[in-house]
Amino acid sequence: MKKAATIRDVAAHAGVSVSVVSRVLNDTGPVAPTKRAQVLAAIEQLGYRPKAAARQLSQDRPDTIGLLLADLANPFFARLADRVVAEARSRELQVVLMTTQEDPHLEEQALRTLLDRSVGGVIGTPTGHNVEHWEKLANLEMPVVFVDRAIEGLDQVDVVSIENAESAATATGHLLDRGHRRIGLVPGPLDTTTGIERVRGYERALAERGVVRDDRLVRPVPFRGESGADVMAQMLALDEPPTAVVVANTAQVRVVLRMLAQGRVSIPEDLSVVVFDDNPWTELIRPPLTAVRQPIDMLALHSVDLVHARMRQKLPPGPRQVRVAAEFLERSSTAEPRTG
Amino acid sequence: MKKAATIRDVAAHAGVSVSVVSRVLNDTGPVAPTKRAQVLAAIEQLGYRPKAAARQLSQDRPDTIGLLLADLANPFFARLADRVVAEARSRELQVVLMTTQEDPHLEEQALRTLLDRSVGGVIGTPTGHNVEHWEKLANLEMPVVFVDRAIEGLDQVDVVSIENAESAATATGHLLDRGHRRIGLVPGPLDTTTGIERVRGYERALAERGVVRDDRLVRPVPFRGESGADVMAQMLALDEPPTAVVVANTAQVRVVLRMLAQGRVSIPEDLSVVVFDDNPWTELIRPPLTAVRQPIDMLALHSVDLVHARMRQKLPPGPRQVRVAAEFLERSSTAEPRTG
DNA sequence: GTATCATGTGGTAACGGTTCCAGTTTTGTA
DNA sequence: TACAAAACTGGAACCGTTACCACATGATAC
Repeated sequence: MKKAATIRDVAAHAGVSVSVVSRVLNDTGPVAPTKRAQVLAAIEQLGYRPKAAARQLSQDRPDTIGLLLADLANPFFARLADRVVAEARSRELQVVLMTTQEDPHLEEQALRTLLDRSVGGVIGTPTGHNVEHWEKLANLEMPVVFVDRAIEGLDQVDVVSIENAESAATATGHLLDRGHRRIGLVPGPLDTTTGIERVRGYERALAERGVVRDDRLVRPVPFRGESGADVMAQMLALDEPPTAVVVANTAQVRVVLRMLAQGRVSIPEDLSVVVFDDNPWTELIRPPLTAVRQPIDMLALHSVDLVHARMRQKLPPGPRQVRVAAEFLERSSTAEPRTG
Repeated sequence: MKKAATIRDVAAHAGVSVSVVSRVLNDTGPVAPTKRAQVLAAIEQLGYRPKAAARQLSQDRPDTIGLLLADLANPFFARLADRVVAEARSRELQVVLMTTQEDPHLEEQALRTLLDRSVGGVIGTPTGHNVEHWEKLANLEMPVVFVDRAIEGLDQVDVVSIENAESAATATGHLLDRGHRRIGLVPGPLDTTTGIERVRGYERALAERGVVRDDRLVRPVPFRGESGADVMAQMLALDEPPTAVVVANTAQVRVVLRMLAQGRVSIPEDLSVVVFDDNPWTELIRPPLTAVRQPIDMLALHSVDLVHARMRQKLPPGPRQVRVAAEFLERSSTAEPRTG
């Protein structure tokens, strides 16, 4: 790579000192109109672009945030990434992307790297482990925002998520109102708030209608892997199988659906299905799925907003919790249970 | 953010000079075993991590690559991003992510930023415009790798893509062999190599079997937007509509499928369909789609390999073209044309 | 016993910016 | 017209690291 022009080259070319150039660059301090013009001309002529690394080194706050997502192959996170990148751009922030693949070890490694790069903040979907590492980051006063999920007990970081309990309650209620009494639930792991809250909402809906909860119908599964298919199969093999299921683990939706398709389970005749996370493919599936749509753009907006504000120290110290409402979309995968 | 330990702190703490610390850090030059141990201990104790910005400033080659993708909401690019990040990690490279949304203006802006950040290289899916900007990057001797698509005429950059012509020929041949004679083609824009090559393959298959090409059945559409639906509708409205279609614009597959679903076109009875790009959702759709599967992991592997090698100057100057074979997957969306 | 050599070691100039500070102008006001 | 205040300017220290160089050593070869 050829060596690019430095600020000193510009200064020399414009016949001023580096201080002046720096000042026109950052609009920090006074500069005479004529000199400003000269500098601008020199910059243009030399094609000068200030070097991010150098700038960062001399006490400027970093303009980069880390985005640590579970798994980009999952459309939910992919679209989240898309929106985060867009929001970041509009605030002139760069995004360094990393993925955990739901692996605590990879997550730890990523956290370490993020620290090295001295990013200005991190937006992430924690695996649920590595509590102490996240804590360390936060204690270093690096802005951390959890999005979509959080870690129970780690309450010094900001969290942006949907109203999980309410959404689960709505989904469950919808099925109950249609006459279902045995409703399966496949939530995320119970060491993440997502899992806990969705179970809570499910239970509330049941309780409100006086339906007794059957433990065998609530089967939390890790975000990663194929276990969604297994627990689904197990539920269907029960003496009294569920007539409906809420798949409340965003990451496992696909796996569960595949299992149902392979198992020749007719939807909604044999089983009513509600899934968390709507995406463009949902409507291409037969039948179109009743879904809880997470407003991904809102999640992205608030996450970026939060880190950005923290980086600029524009926010009072206490942790913030932003919850956005999710939309319940009734399509054709839910119906009344088969009688008899 | 509290100030972190610097290399000088470590040096002081270990009772050596900074040079020694730097040497054990990078394994560049001799260090006595005892001192090395002391330094390591000091590092451990102080929780010291070298600062990436400072390191980069003093002539170390950057350890960051830019990934400039079209659109993360598209599963193809999302999975590509996923693999690229993974491959990069295994080479200790960081990835700065940007998206163009297929907008040349955003692309230009992104290229500019990438230059500032002085990333060590760029992997990208060009929109087809901004030729001169890409050229500038390449001329600055910054490693640039186009993946999936390239720009016709810009042949100083490396390209990693699938065997587009062959794949299109296979897909078309498959339909021809089943008796189809009027086969629609929806390729990408003709200022990208992807579009051109896929048309070429389509034409070759036709020619080999002595079928005359009908211009009205080849309808290139931009990657972005909804035009895929329009051209599909137009084709179906012809006096002699096609009995089969090859959707060879990866980005428009979803749009076209949605249009067909809404238009109550039965697949494969009314229309046989082959799509470019297979993804996990394809098999959940009724009927499962016959598809050309792009080996995304291979695309990622070679792209990262190439930039990495270029960054380390491990490659002779000339541009490299890597083409990987795509897999043709016959499923249930193709059949013989309806007779009469 | 001296010349040669590999091995350790520390000092210090870069790298490319920002920022503080002390000067020098210009402007404003009495 | 004098003098304080404001506007402008450039010098130089600094950010945290690497790389080069000069200088000790102690060992080996003649």
